Amino acid sequence: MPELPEVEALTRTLRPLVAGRKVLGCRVIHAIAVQPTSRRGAEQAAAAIEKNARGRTIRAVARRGKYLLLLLDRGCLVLHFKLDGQLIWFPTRRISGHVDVAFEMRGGTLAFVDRRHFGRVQWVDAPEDVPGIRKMGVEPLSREFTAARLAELLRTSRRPLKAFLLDQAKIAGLGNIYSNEAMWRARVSPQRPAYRVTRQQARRLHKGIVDVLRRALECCLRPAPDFRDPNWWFQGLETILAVYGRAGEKCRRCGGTIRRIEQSGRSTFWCLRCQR
DNA sequence: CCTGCTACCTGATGGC
DNA sequence: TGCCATCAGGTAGCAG
Repeated sequence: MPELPEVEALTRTLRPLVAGRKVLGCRVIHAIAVQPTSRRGAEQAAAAIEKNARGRTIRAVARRGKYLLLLLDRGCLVLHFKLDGQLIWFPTRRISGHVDVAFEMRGGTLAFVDRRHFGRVQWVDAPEDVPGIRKMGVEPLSREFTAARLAELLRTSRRPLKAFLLDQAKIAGLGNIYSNEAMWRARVSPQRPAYRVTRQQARRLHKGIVDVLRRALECCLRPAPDFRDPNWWFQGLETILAVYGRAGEKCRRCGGTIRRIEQSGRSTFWCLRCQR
């Protein structure tokens, strides 16, 4: 379940490993992992990825929301991990286990792996060609994301706050876990319509979002991702979570009971007593 | 434009 | 123990 902090940690860790390297070969092993996913479309897209990635040099490794971008000297590889996607680095061209897409380079092979086939790889001329990226909202760890900006965005939406926070076109990179945590930190109810979030709550929410993402990013970088270990995944993030997955437990702040409710088909965890 | 619903996948989990 | 049903999650695409 990589959200912004996890993808940012992957990006930073991958950068020194592949930036400046040439993609000697690209193999799409499971076409289901490429976008678009219709049967014919996927095969065409798979061929396009292989053709367009081969021989290109990786100029930069970047992140936009939950997307990881490999900016090539011509075009761009766009990776989305969805729930369980991961990256594995093999020190040779020999790969093993389940691999969906392999990028061969001097010194090793970068593999995109997702047994559940939710994650996607695609090649585009420019990142903005991906609709999800073109519509992407403000980056919450950037300077443009201020309390005033958040308040302004909140005013424009009548949806429940939870749905607002999950909307990537409003704020980039929040998922089910950190949106829950941000609302708990801000003491705001997930059911409150976005436009009814008060000025003061918006200030607290802004701080809650920034703080929880920064804290999670610290955790994600220590220890840093290990692409060489196929079983590696982020550890210890549960310890920074106050509400997510804690239904029935006591609220750390007020002692109330954490509840799990369903909002637009997703789990929301919150404390009815102190989140208003 | 805005909003909400569902399909997409398959490993993990829970019930009997 | 084994089997089956259900769940989890982010996004695209579609309907209203």
